Formats: sequence, C-alpha cells, structure tokens
Amino acid sequence: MQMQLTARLARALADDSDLSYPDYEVLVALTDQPDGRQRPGELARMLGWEKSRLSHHVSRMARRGLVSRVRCPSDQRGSLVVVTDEGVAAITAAAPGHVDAVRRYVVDLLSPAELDSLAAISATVLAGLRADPCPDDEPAEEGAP
Amino acid sequence: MQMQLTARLARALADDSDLSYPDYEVLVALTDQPDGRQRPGELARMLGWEKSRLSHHVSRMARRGLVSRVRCPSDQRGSLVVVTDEGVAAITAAAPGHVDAVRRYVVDLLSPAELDSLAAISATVLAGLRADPCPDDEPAEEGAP
DNA sequence: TAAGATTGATCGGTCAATCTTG
DNA sequence: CAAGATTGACCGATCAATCTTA
Repeated sequence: MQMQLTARLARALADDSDLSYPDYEVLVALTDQPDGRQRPGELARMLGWEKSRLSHHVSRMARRGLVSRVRCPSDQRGSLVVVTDEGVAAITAAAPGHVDAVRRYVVDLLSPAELDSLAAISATVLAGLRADPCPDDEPAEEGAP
Repeated sequence: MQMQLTARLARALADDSDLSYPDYEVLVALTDQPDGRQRPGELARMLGWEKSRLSHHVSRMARRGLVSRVRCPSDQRGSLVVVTDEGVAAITAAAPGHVDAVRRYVVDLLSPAELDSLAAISATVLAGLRADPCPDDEPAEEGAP
C-alpha cells in the first residue's frame, strides 16, 4: 500500500505541475521560512535527508530556476538556498492539486476514527525510529542537551 | 513516517544482507513460484512495477548472479526469469533479519487494535487506487472479465 | 499490427572522497 | 583538525523508442 500510494501521488503531482515530490518538499520547506531561505544542513535535517542528497537536488532545481544558491551568510564556509519567484509560482500552482490528490486517495476514503488511528500509528512508529537512530543521522535539536 | 520508515527498513536490509529492498521483493516473488521462475511481464504485474523497471532490475541482478534469464519458453518472443541457487541462498539468509526489522520498527510498537486498523486502512486505500487506475496500469486478472 | 520484452537517456538517491573555512 | 558543504561514481526508476515474433 505504502509503495503504490507513494507512486500514485508522485505521478499525480508530476502530471499537473512539472514538480516531483522531492521538489515539492523542498519548496514547502523553503516557503515556510519567513524569508524563503535556509541553510542546506538545516534544510536536510528538516526533511530527514542526507546532506549530499539535498545538495544534488538543489543543484538540479537551481538549473531549472526554482531555487538559487547564495554564498556568504554570516559564516563564510556556508551557503543559503533561496526560493526564486519562479519557485514560489510553481508551488502555488501545484499545491491545490496535490492536496486534492491526498484527499481523494486517502482522507475521503477513511472514517474520522481511522484517520485518528492512522495519526497515532504514525506518531508511534516515528517515535520508534527516533529512539533507534542510525549512526549518521543527526540527532535534531534538544531542549536541554 | 512512510518515507522515513521505508528508508530505515531498506538500510537495515542492506546492512546485513547485500540485498536492496527491490532485490528482496523480486526474490520473494520468484521463490513463491513452485519452479522458481516467472515471465517478466507477470512478475512486473505482481510487484506493481513497470515492465522496463523489472527488465533493468533483472539485468543488474543477473550480473550479480542472483537470477538468470532463460530464452525460449513455449512462446518464442518471451523469456523467463529464474532464481539461481545463489539467489535462494541470499534470500534465505536475509529473510529473518528483515522480518525482525519490521517487527522491531512497526509490529512490536502497535497494539492489536492498531494493527487491525492499519490493515483495514491499507485495504481501503489500495482498493481506492485500484478503482482509479492510471492509463498504463495493467488491470490485473479478474475472475469474470 | 500488436504483444512481449529490452534499451538508452535522464532524473533521483547513497556512499565515500574532497574542498573550504572556523 | 572539525564543521559546512559539494562532487563523482554508481545503483535505482521512469519515459520514450526499439527489436522480435505471434
């Protein structure tokens, strides 16, 4: 179910938007920032991606004009990923269709009790994953280290 | 949750088996056959894959000695994918660890009621996907067409 | 021609190595 | 040297085109 649903949602998104699902995730994360920009490492952590994956993906998206890289924040060895006007336009156009697809393929088919149950299950499994981290996974920030 | 769980299970499998998750799926499908062989098109349908994906994957697995291609079944334009002794050995070695991982990351964390609910949700969503097929998806066989 | 299957180009993702700056 | 990030090589997946035979 997991695999087939993922494939279907990705196809529906690609069909009416020229964005892949990973593209969509990156744009959502960036447009959630007040200034539409974020450090690559932080962005990777938010998405649960490896840093190299993010870097490759940003390169491809930059080639298509959806985002751009900015050198020289306050830390001279770092960079910033910035969403472009074109990127904002792309996600604005794509979001309603994607939300519709999720509704159509999942939300509309399940009862309120099932949706609650699914949310609880997801939270439990995610907590389990966090409790047993992989060697290279960054632990994510803690309130009191 | 879906994405992170998938990534974790794939990593756990790769860590202790030299098999990727797609490798595992192919070997399971083949070893489920009484004679360990299957037509590529049928195999693709069983897995929900495109035929070209299966073909590429079988090529890589054949290069590693896990399966082999046989020309000339009863239909001269077709072929058969056959699991090798090495392939059987690989899946036999990998299966217990994978089952353990699924248990550890999912089954053990959920209550019996949650597992029932998850099964029902999965069945509903899958039925929804089948009810709204993509153009190129093969309909899968019916009892009474 | 249509069905069965494979191939080539290209995008997506991981791992290990590398480059630059604190 | 360690942290931030990128690069290159290679496996994985999709799309469109192709090859062969019923």
